[in-house]
Amino acid sequence: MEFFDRVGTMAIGSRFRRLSDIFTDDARHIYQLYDVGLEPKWFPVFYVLSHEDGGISTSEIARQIGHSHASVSQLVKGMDRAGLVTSERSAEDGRVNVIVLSAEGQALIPKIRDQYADVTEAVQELLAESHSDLWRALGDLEASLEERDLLSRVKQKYQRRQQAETDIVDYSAEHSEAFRDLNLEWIERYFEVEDSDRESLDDPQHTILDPGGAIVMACHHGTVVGTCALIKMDDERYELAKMAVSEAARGKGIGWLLGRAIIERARDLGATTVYLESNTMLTPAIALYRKLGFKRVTGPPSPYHRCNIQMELELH
Amino acid sequence: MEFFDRVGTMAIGSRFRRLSDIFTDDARHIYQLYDVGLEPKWFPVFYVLSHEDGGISTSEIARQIGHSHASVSQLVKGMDRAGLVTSERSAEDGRVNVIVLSAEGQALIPKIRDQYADVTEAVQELLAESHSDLWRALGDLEASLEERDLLSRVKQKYQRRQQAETDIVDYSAEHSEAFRDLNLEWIERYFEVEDSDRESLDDPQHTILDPGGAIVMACHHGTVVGTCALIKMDDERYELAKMAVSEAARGKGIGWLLGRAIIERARDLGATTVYLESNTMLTPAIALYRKLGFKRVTGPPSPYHRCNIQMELELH
DNA sequence: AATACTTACGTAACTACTTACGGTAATTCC
DNA sequence: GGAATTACCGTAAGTAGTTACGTAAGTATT
Repeated sequence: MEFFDRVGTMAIGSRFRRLSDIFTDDARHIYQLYDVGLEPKWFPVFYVLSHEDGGISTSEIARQIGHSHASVSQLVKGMDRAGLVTSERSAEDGRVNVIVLSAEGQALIPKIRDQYADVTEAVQELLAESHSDLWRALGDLEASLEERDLLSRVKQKYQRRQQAETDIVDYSAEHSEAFRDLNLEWIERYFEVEDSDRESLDDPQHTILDPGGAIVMACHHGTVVGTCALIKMDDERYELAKMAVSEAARGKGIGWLLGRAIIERARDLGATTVYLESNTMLTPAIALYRKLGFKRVTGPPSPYHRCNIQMELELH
Repeated sequence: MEFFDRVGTMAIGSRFRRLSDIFTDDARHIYQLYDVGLEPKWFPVFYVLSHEDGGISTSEIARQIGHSHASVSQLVKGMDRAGLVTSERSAEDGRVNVIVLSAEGQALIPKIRDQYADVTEAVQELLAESHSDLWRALGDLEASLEERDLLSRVKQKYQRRQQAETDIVDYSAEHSEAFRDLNLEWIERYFEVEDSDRESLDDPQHTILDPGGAIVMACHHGTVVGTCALIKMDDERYELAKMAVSEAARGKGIGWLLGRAIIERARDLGATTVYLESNTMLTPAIALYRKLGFKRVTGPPSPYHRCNIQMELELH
């Protein structure tokens, strides 16, 4: 199919599907040729059973052949109806269904052997016609996917793209509303707004900037989607606070950009330590802080009720 | 999945299926991430349409993306409902349905572009982690399959195996019944038994062997499954005749074994030419004769009504 | 012009899996 | 020792394709 070369690797799923269909279709005819009473779809289950003398559970078969347990359950039902297997509840554990090849199923093993040998040989030849080692490449692909699936790989590209389209700018008067609303949004969602919140959110100029802090805003395609503040504690210690990203802009890696920017500001201001307080309930936030380099510490209790975790980042 | 290394290449179809499922599943999430109103399964159709300005027919899309026309028909229906395409009967040919991207569909193209770029990049990276070139290997595999599909490759192994289990023996008195029945079986199926048939089938000793001919029988697992005779025409010319293989033993390449054996006999007898008469209706037989090296000739008319083709093989 | 064949298409039913869900048995946690 | 959680399994419904089949339109043949 030249289509796949034209579309490129995006259609890799379709390509596998198509190949699978081709092979499945041929398999049906091959099973017919050898006239063994085994449906092609039963083969993986049959194979596993033929190597397990004492019987084996549904989910263990599923695990071995990489299907869902539901699939195995259905396959076994079919094989049972065909008289190839017997299944009964385990004596030790009443949940498990122990499946064994019946005498009839056992009798199939030598008959399958010829077919197995011939098909294997034919496929080997097919694969040998290629200059690349497909079998190995498939193994490598599966290993790579196991290590990190495609979704998370694409997510990374996505975030990078979104981040490139996001500008981090310094706070100015026109951001005051956005700054307040972004923060109220998440506080109200998870907690109750406290008095100390209102104070700093309503007038960040006096409560944060004037005492020597900083505020940055994230703008995506012209609209403000996130913010983060740095509050001066003393000459060497600053607190990261008021980190907020709008609902719609989550998952774009904007928190990461804000964090990076605010740490940069802290460095510029001569900080040696950035401190923060949060709540373990906010799992994604904690994960972000950890990724930014923050480590958990225990310090004096926070004035905010909602905080149950404190973290710090040492700057050098 | 170590299962596939354990089972070997026989499970290649399952392996493709599994990979396809993995990618399809990830694709669903990726499409969600980019929030384009396009279902993953629509992508191939969408892709083709985005490259065809003037509209394109259902079956042409199917041909390009390698689906069945029915599949495309269903996909287009879905896309139509989603407002992405419009379709109408062609003015020139009332059978064809011309499909074009709607304005809404066109608007999707730039939105898809980012996703396309990111996914392609991610998959490329995934593939690059392997030491073997999977993409190329898949192309090679498809090309090999196009040239000769798996079924016919396996069939070859199957025939070789069956042939190895088949013995070719010389005719002796105890084969007389089998010789007659095997031949009557196919003559009655396709034609009417003629007087000259009965003569030679009832007493092959006098009509074939005594005048200097030969008969061989094919035995598979102890039972006679085929026969072939050589009739002396003169010192240099022999006729291959009475080739018959039992219904149940067809497709095992037994005709080939019989033909080879009888040609060997002809050579031993000092023949320079083997001649035969047949009917073009019997396509598999003609194909076999051709494979054995026979070429079509025109000679004097045959005494058998059913014969409409004559062939010859020169021996050196 | 009537007839037979071919082509394009859509619908229905099937395939080989999946996820979702619910029931039951075993295990863990106070 | 009871409650909550976890594990195992089967059934039902969904998915992305397929084949089978019927219909309508076009083409070739007599």
